[in-house]
Amino acid sequence: MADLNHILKTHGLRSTAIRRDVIQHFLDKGKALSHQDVEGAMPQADRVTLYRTLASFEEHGIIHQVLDDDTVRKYALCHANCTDEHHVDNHVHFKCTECGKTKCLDNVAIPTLNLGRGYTTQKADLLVQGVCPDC
Amino acid sequence: MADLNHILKTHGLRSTAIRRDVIQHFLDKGKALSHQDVEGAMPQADRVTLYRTLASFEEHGIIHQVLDDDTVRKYALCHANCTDEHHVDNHVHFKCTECGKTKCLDNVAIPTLNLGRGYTTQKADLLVQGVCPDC
DNA sequence: CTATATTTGCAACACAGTTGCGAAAATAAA
DNA sequence: TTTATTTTCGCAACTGTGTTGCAAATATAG
Repeated sequence: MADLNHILKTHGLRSTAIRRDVIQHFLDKGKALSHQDVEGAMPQADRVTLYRTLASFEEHGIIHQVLDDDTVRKYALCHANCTDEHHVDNHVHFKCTECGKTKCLDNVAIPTLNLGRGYTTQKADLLVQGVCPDC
Repeated sequence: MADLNHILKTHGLRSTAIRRDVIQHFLDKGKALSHQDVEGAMPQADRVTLYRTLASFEEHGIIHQVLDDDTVRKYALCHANCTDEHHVDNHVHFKCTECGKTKCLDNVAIPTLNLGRGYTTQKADLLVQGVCPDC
C-alpha cells in the first residue's frame, strides 16, 4: 500500500484510491489487461475515470501498451526504470492461444534487424503467439 | 481487370465490381489500409459491404492483418502464395512516423527466437517504427 | 435463359473510446 | 490545522468502429 503510493509519486501522479487499486490489479493478474478487464474488477469506479487512469499511467511510464491482434487496447506494467521521459520496453510479448493470456517476456529482447538502406528504427513491437508453459 | 478477376477466382470468391475495386485500391496504394481508407476511396459502396469484403479477403488469403499501435484494423495484400488453408506471412511490417504509411518489408523475415523452456511458437508479428527511405 | 447460391444494401444495434464541465478529493501553503 | 489551489472524479452526451438480420440484387452453374 505504501508501495503503491510510492510508485505513483515517483511518476508524478497523485495517490488516489482508484489508482492504487488499478496498479494492484495489474500486480495481481501479472498479464496484459484491457480497459474492460480493469473495469470488471472494480465496478464501483467510473468507466471514464478508468480510461483516463490508463492513459495517464501510460504517459507517465507506469504501464505500456501491448500490441494485440484484436482491436481493444491492452496494457502491461512497465518494468522498473520507465519514467515520463525515458521509456524502455524492448521485450517480446507472448499471447497464449490456449489460455488467452498475454504476458511480457522480460528476458527476451527484440533482436535488432537490418531493414535495408534508408530505414531508421525508433521502436519495435514483437508479438509471438503460441502455447505457454502453463498450458 | 482480367487480372483482378483471376485473383478472386483462384481464392474461391465471386468476381464483383466492389471486390475488384478494393483489390485495385490496395494495389494502387501499396501500403496497409484501414476500412476507413478503403471507404474514403469508394463512397458509393456500403460500409457494411466493405467490412464484409475485407473480412472475406482475409479469410481467403488475399489480404492479411497488420498490427498497428492504434486500434483500427489495417490490412495489406498478401504476397503470392497465400490461400485459404495456407497462410504464409513471416515478414516485418514497417510504419513510418513521418508519412504515416505502414508497409510490408517482404524481404525482411522475422527471426526465430528462443523463448525459453515450455513455449511453443505458432506465429509472430513484428512492427518496426521509424523513418522510411522516402522521408 | 433459368435456377440457385452468394453478395449487396439498409436499418438497427453493440461496444470502445472521447469531451466538457461541475463536484469532490489531494496536495501545497499559511 | 485550516484554507487555498490544483488535480482528479463522475456524469451526460457524443463519435467512431465493427456486427447482425433480412430482403433485394447479382454472379455463376446448369
